Amino acid sequence: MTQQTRQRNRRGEGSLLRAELVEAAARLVESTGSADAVTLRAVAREAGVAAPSIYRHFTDIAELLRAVVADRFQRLDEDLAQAMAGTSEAGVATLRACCAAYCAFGLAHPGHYRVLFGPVLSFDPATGVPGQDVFQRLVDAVAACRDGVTSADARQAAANVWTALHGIVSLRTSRPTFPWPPVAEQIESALRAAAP
Amino acid sequence: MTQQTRQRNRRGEGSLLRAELVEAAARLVESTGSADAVTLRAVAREAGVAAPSIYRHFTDIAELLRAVVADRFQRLDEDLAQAMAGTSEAGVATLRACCAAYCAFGLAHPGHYRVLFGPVLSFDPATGVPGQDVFQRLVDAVAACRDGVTSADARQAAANVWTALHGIVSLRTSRPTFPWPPVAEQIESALRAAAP
DNA sequence: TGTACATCAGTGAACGCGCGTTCACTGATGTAC
DNA sequence: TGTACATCAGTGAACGCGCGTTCACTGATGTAC
Repeated sequence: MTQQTRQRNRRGEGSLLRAELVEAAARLVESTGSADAVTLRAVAREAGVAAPSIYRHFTDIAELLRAVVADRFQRLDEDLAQAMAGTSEAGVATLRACCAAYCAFGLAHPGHYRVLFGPVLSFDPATGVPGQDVFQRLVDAVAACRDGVTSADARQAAANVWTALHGIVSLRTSRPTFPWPPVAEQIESALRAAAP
Repeated sequence: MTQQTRQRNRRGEGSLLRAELVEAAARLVESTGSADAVTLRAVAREAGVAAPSIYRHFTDIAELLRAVVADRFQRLDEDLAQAMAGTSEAGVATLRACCAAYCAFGLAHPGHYRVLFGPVLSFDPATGVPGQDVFQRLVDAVAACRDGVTSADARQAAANVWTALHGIVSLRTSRPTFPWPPVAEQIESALRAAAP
């Protein structure tokens, strides 16, 4: 599909195809916005490879999708970390930057976002719930706003902020023709929701 | 599947099967939480009917799904209308009741909610965007809170409330094991988001 | 009142398609001797 | 240094399955005469 003159990887470099498969699956997830629509054969076509080749690297399509999800969660986490590090003083500005980066990621990659925060794919409990690092960033950002806030309070407030941000991203991407207020304005609204 | 001794409808009552098909499809939507997973043959099985029978009433599965969506939007609208009518004085209590009914619907029927407010199924533009009645209820409830509020302001505030409510419902149903605050508390948070 | 017939509601068999999965294989390449 | 061989990366053909869709059909029932 993409290229039919694919060069076989050299001996010992077989795992290169693994990364290509993850990227091919990620492209399909982004374009369809659904994990169900990503079939094993579609990934093989997208990667320019025969379908059985996938079994060399993943036991089934679910494992491949888990790899996609883990990768994109990590990218989101990196985006948040970078945005927060970019603010001069720790405080409301940090929280605001974190929220803006969260929305920017979701609005730029609606297909990935939908799969990351839609119904949880079956995952390995040993590695924890996917996305908990991202939530922890929010907790940290909330805690940075007020000294002496208890951990429980910060988690509670972060849950409310997360809820509000998720509403912004998912409803906007589901109803793109609706006359939404500017994103920045809705983020302020989300921050208001957090401060009790 | 459900019953194999199905009685054929009498002459002139063929449209009864239409309603049965809509309900069968609605059950599948609720249990799978996805429109893609609802296949024509699965609906036929669920309704206890041969697959080609569906063509007597719908040109394809998309038309059947549109009927399901329209029906559930109407039920949600009725729930909201009833909740709002149940409040004594029009005001914040009406808005609060509207929000509570919205969340109650979404949390009680997560599969339907996901399909109603996920990516828009192709629809007939002549009948308008599905769900606009529901949004209008929110606008009315917001307007009832303050006399003299302009229509544009009410729509803007209602958009923010809708966003917040959607965040509550969709994130809770996607992450049911997360330690969420009580729903009532998150609804107050959503109302705070609206009041500028 | 009886009867022939049109209509209606729904069916069973069949089709071609894309899917996941298996199997034995191919052929390049690194390695042991 | 040469060469036989094991390993590795990936393939092509084939399978059974569920799917959407079509077709000619069945048989009950209302209706015209």
